[in-house]
Amino acid sequence: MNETRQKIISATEHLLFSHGLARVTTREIARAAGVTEGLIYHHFRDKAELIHEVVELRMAEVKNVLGSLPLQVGLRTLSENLAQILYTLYHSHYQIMPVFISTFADHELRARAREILDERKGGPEWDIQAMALYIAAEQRLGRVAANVNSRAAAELLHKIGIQMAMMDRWMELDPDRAVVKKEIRDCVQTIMAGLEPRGESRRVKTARKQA
Amino acid sequence: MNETRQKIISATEHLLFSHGLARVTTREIARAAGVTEGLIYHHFRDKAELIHEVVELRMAEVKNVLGSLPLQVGLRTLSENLAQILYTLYHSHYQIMPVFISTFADHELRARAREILDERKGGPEWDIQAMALYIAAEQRLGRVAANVNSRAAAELLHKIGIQMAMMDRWMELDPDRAVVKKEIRDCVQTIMAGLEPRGESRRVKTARKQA
Amino acid sequence: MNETRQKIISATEHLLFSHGLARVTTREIARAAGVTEGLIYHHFRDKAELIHEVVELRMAEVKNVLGSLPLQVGLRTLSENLAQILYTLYHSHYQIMPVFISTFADHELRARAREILDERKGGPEWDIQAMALYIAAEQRLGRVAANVNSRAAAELLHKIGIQMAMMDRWMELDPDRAVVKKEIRDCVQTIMAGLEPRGESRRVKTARKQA
Amino acid sequence: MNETRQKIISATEHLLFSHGLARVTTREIARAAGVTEGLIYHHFRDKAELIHEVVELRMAEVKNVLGSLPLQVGLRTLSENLAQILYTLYHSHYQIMPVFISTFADHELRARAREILDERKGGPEWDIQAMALYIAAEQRLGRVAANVNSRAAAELLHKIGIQMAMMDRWMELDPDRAVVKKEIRDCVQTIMAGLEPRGESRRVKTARKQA
DNA sequence: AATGAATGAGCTTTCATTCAT
DNA sequence: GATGAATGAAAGCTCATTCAT
Repeated sequence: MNETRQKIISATEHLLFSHGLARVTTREIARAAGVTEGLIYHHFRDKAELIHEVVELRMAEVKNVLGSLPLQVGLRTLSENLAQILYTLYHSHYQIMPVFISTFADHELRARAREILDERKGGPEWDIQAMALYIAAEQRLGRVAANVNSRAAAELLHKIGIQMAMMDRWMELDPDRAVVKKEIRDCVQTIMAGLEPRGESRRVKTARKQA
Repeated sequence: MNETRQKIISATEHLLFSHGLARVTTREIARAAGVTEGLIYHHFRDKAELIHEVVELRMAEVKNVLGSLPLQVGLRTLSENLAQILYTLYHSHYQIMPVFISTFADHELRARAREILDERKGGPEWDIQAMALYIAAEQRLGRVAANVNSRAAAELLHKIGIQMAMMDRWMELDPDRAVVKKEIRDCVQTIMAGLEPRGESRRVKTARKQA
Repeated sequence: MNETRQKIISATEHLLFSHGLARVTTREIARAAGVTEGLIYHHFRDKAELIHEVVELRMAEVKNVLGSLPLQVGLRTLSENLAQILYTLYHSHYQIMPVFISTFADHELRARAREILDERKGGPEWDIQAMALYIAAEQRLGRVAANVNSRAAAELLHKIGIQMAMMDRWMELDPDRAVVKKEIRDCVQTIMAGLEPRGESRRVKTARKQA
Repeated sequence: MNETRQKIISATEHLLFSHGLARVTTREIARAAGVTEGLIYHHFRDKAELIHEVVELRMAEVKNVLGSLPLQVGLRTLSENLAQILYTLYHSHYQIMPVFISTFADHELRARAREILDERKGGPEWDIQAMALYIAAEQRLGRVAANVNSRAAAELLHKIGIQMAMMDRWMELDPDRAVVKKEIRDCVQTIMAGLEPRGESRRVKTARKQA
C-alpha cells in the first residue's frame, strides 16, 4: 500500500529541511528512504510531482493553526492570550518554514503552494480571521480599545509570528530556547500599550485624527 | 579589469532574482553577462566564490538603510515618521529578498551571510538600533509613552517591515502597489494606539506594572 | 489460456504499426493490451520472444498472397490480371510493412524473419513462383511473348509491388487512394509494351542479341 | 573546428548502419567517436539534432545520383544504358538504406527527411526526371517505342533500383556480388522487350487501346 | 493465472570545471 | 585577459525484468 509513498515523502521533506530544495536529488531521496531510485518513479510521475506532494501535505497542514487554541475570550489576561497566539503562530511556522522557503526556488512550485492555501478553508487567511474575531470579541467586552482595527491588529500579529520563525530558521536557532518567550512577551507588551503617550501627555502629541 | 567582474556579478544577481539559486548555472551567467563560461573562472575561483561575492555585496548593502532617512525627531507626526521608517525597511528588504532567500538553499552560504552582517557596522542590528534611538528620542520629547521599551518597539517594526517584503515577494506582488501605503498606515496606527483601552477603562484591564 | 497471449500479441503488433520497434515498451504493451506488465512475462519468456512471435505471425501470413487470386489464365485481359496481381502484392505488403521494417532494427530479429520465410511453403518465393507460373501459362496460350523470361518478369512485378507499399508507408499515404490504381495501370502498360520499338522501327534500334 | 562534429556524425552514421536507430546510444556514439558523451552535447543540442543531421547529410547526398552518369543518348545499346542506370540507382540506395530505414523508427525524423528531399533540387524526383528525359530523348531517336510513357518508365526503374537495394540490405548480401549484374540484365531485358507478344501474335492479344 | 511493487542497469542530459590556444 | 572545446561526474528518468502475494 502507500507505506512506501509515505517513506519517500518523509525522506524528501527531511532532506528539504536539511539541504534545501536545490540539493535534494532523487538519489539522495532514494537512499534516505531506503528504496531504489526507480521505485520513486513507480509512485510519482516525476520529481516535481513528489516535491509538489510534499509541499501540498505540509502546506495543507498549516490549516487553521489557531483553531486548536483555547482562546478563552474574557478569561486570563489579554496579554497572556496574545502571547499564546504568537507562540503558536511562531511554532507552526517554524515547522513549515523549510518547505515554505523551498517554494521560493521554483516559480511553479510557489504558484501551486499559493493555490493550495487559497483553496483550503484554512491557511494564513483563516488564522488572521480567527485572530481578528478573537480581538473583536475582547473589544466588545471592553478588554480591547474600541478604536482598534481588529483586522489590522490580527495581520500585525501574523506578520510577527512568521517573521520570528523565519529569522530563527535563518539563524539556525532552536525554536524552544527560553529567550523566545521573553521576546514574545516584550512584543505583546509593546502592542498592548502602544507607542502613544496616555493621559495628559496626550495633548502634547501631534493630532492624528485622520492619520 | 574589474568591469568584467562587475558584469558577471550583476548578471548572477539578476538571475538570482528571477530564477532562484537552484536554477542559476554558469552557462546562464555567462550568457547573461555576455562573456564565456571560461572567463568566469579567470575572475572567480569557482561558482561558490562568485555566489558568495554576490551575497556579500548585497548583504553589505543592507547597511544602515535608515541612515538615509531624514527622521526629524519631534517634527512632523510620529505616525508619519513611523510610516516612513516602515516603508523604507519594506522597500530595501524587498530588494535583497531574493539574495536573502538564496542563502537558505546552502548551509555555508547562510553562515557566511550571517558573518557578513555581524562584521559590518550596519546590517539589521544597526537599523534596529537606529529605530530604537529615534523612539527613545521621541520618548524624551514626550511624543512616545514613557513606559515603552524602545528596543522592543524597534524590533517589532523591523520584523513587520521584513515580513511585508517577504510576503510580497512570495505573492509576486509589485512593491509599489498603492495598497502597501494603506497597509503600512493601518499597521502604524495599531502600533501607535495599542490594544489596551484608554481612559477609565484602564482600571478594567489587568495590571501590567512589571510585565 | 491463450486469449491473453493473443491480446498481448495484437497490442504489440498494433504498437509496432504506429510507433516503430524502438518506441514499443513493455509498459505500453501492457497498457494497450489491458493487462499488467508482469503478466506479459507469464506468457512470454522475455520481450524478445514476444516480438519474435509477432514477427513470426505476420511473416507467416505473407504466405501465398496470390493463392487467393482467381487468376484466370487466358481470361480477361492480361493487363487486367497483372494489375490485379500488382494491387494484391501492394496491399498485402502495405499491411506487413511495419513489421518488416521493424526487423531492420534488430539483427537477430531479421535473421529469424528470414528463416521463417524460408521454412514456410509460402512467402515471397512462393508468390514469385505463382506469378512466374501464371506468366508461363499465358505464354503457352500466346498471350505473353515467347521470349519472355517468366521468372524475371515475376521478380520484376514482385519488386514493384513491395516498393510501392514501402514508399506509401514512408510517405504516410493511404493505401486506398485513387491514384494507386492509375499508377498500377501505367506501370502495367509499360511492362506490357516494353521499351523497344515494334514493327519496322525495330531495324533502327541497336541489336541486342546478347543483352 | 568542426572536425569533432564530423567525427561524431560519422560514428553515429556508422552505428546506424550496424545497429539500427533503436540501439544507437549516446554512450556508444561517444565511444565510437573517441570523445566524451558531454562533448556531443557541446556540438549538438540533443540526440535528436545529431540524428537529424546525420539523416540530413545522407539524404542530401541522394541528390542527383544520375547526374554523374554519362548517359550517352543514342550511343551504346539502350540496354547497356538502362543497366548502368539501374546499377547506379541500386548502389547509391544501398548506401543510404540504413539511414532511410532509420527514418521509419521515428515519425518526426521521417517527416524531416521528406522535407529535405522536397527542398533540394535533387532527391528521387530529380532522378526520375533525369531518367524520363533520357528515355524521351531516346524516344525521339526512335530507340524507344513512341507509345512509351517516359515518366512511367522512369518511375518503374526507380522502384526497381530501390527495392533491389532494400532487399539486399535485408538479406545482408554484399552489393557487389556478381549475381547483381545478372539480375539487372534480366530485369532490363524484360522491360525492354515487354510482355506482349510481337508481330503476328499481336492480333491474338486482347485489345488494350484504352488500358 | 494474475498483480503490481520493486529492482538495477543504463539512458539522455546538464553542469561545474579545466586547459590549450 | 579571453576563448570555447573538452571533460567527467552526477542528475533525472526509463525500462526490461523479477518476485512475493
